[in-house]
Amino acid sequence: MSSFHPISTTHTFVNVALPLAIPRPFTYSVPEELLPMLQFGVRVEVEFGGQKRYTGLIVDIHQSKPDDFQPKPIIAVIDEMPLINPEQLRLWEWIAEYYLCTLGEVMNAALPANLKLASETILTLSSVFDDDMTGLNDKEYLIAEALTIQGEITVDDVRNILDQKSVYPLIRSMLEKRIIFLKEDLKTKYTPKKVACVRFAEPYASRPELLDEAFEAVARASRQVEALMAFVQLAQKQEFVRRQDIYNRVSADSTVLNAMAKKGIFELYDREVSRLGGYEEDTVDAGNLSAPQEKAMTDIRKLLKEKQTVLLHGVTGSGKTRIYVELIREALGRGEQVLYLLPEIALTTQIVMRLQRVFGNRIAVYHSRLGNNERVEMWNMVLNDKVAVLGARSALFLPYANLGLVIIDEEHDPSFKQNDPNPRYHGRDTALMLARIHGAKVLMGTATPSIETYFNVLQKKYGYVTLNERFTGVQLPEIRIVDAKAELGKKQHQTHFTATLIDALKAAIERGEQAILFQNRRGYAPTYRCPTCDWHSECIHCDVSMTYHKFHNALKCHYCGYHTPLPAACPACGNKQLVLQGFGTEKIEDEIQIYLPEARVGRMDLDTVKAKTAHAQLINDFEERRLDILVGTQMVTKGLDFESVGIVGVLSADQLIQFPDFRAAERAFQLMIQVAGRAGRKHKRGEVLIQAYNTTSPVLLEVLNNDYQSFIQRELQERSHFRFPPYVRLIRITLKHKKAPVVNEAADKYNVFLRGKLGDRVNGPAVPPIGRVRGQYLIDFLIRLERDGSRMRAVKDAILAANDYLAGLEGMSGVRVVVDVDPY
DNA sequence: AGCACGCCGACT
DNA sequence: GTCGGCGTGCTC
Repeated sequence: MSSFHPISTTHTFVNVALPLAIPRPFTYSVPEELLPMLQFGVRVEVEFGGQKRYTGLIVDIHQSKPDDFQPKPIIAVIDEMPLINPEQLRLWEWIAEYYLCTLGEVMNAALPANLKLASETILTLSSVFDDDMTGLNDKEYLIAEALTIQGEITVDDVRNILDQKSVYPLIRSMLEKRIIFLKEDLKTKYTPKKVACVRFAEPYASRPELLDEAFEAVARASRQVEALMAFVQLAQKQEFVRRQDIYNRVSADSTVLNAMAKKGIFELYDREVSRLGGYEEDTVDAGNLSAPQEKAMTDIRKLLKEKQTVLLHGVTGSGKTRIYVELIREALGRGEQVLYLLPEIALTTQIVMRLQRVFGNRIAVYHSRLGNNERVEMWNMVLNDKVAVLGARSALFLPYANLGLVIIDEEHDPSFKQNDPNPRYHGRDTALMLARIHGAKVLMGTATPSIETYFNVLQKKYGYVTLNERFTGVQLPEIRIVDAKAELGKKQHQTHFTATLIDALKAAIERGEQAILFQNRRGYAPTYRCPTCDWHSECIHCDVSMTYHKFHNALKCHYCGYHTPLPAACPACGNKQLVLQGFGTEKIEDEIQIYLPEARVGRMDLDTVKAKTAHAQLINDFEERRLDILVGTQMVTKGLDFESVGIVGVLSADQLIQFPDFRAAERAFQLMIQVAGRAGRKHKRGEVLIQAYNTTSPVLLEVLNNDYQSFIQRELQERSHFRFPPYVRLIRITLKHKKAPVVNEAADKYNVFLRGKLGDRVNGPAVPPIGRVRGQYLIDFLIRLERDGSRMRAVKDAILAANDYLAGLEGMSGVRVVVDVDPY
């Protein structure tokens, strides 16, 4: 008796892409009964490596039987319709090739979790189906029943319960019917948006005839009378009254309403509203284009006829969004799909609502907070419909059928680059390739174009359109450089605020304006050191000093998350007088309270927005004026439109400019211009104060004059001189190992091999500024190559060969090699 | 990426 | 004597 049942495989084979870091698709054979269901782009269930099962995608169907191995049969075909189209596969392949990673890694990033089930995926029951099991078929019932008893089961459990080999098609259908969920879905939470509102307190609320009494009660306070009148008027035409509405109408502020609340007339409360507009704001979008916008539109239309890509260089507040709206409208009118790409963090803000108010359900938002089912819903929507998608990087992977326009907003933003897991792709550059594949047009927008993009403008590769005026006609903010050395010089340890900044903040708050303070470092103080022996607290896993976090009263490593309590005395010499050095957002938040004890201060950095929805909450609080001052890291520079920010303070420009990286000046310029753009948007010219010790840095001067041209010319010269992008392309290769001697030896061998192939294109080996992270010792190489890409293939092949060579050396296979193309 | 196989140290 | 560390190689 044979140990296996015969399987009736055909002469047809399929290449299946699996979401794993294997170099290429694997070939499977096709059983007779599955033959009719085969087509490009559908998912199949396959066995991989003995016990594991994965869903893979059919990327090729052919008749050539492999001769060096026996293909396994595919177990099931999951989809009736293709999940991806050939354009997507082309994009994936381009990413894998350009960024030197595997197709599986791209696929892994590209497919929503619900579309790549694996054996160990955990399923849970939807609460809706807790008790009502009618309407389920036999198999669904069995699974639902098991889930009621056990709470959660894996895909493998399902296989056992049903005692059948193939379960993915069934699971897919149950996910679609929302009978079950993947476990991760439950993590997604949602906090509703809150609006600060006011209503009548009892008895006035239920007895309108007492209104006269209310007026009498406030008769001697004219502001209160005005506020009451405004309230009555507003209450007639809208369901609820925002405090801000009253502040806007009459010269009342929170003190007035608070006083009235104390008198028992009003009650202050926070109302939850839908994020998709529960109330109508001024419909700015509906208005006509301003003359400069009209001109820009004409230019853009004309240039897009000649070129694939146009850069819209517009100062903050010039109404770039208004132009995007117009272009999206036109594209949708032509029946084309639109992708509007934004950095992730900017997506949680006003822009989403603004576009949704214009386009309703014709625009869909795709971002990291979406639940798994919502992702699949969007996937299908894009697959079948003509919609505009507003999304972050990952929205590049949706199955566009008919993409006509790609908008890349905040084009310069470094967070478009994915740095850690493969694929290490750049969202902007990948978007350009996506557009090219689809023959779509691209509009990039920013107030501070990246050097690369502007260089392409100079090379006439991109069209170029500018918008130099603010839409509202309000002037750009007045920028002042504050000499911190002159003001703080000696007393550095007491404060990080110059008197100039404090005075300006005080004045602004007295005028009823808000303020933003920018300090690009989180935590309380970045170093904790002993003044006697110079010991300072270092992370045990990384070569960095640990940052003091007052909130947790602990020292934390920002690279690996390791934390320890604060030592009471110096571990080296016993000194008990340890000092904190430097300052982060936490300290600024603390210190500002000393100068402005009345001010309501909020802080926005990685520590305060970790709780997923906290970011939106903070923005909301600031918007609704429950906060006077917002202290934050670069998060506060991204895509926020606040109406009454009178002043923006940059606490330490030096830190930005002196960063050890060839892009430091570019980053510093962008950050300062961006944060300055938050000041004074609606009615009044804002003010920006930049504190710096070194006030003579050319970048500061260029920021002061908002002089992009000088900045770019000077920067291009430097880049050209030192052979940095945009004049060359860079590939960074990092070797990692937890033993320093091993990585040293590996680097030595790698260096010899690579130089043998590439000669002086190779820079390094060099220990990076932070030589050890998460217990891994690091060594960097930097490869320079021609911008035109002519040598790209040869260089990449050499790198791949070097990786293989290293992996083959005895004792070196444990050395990880990370290749980052266009590292940012 | 996982995972099994295999060869070396520290323990019931 | 075994348990388990991780270095090595393979998965259609």
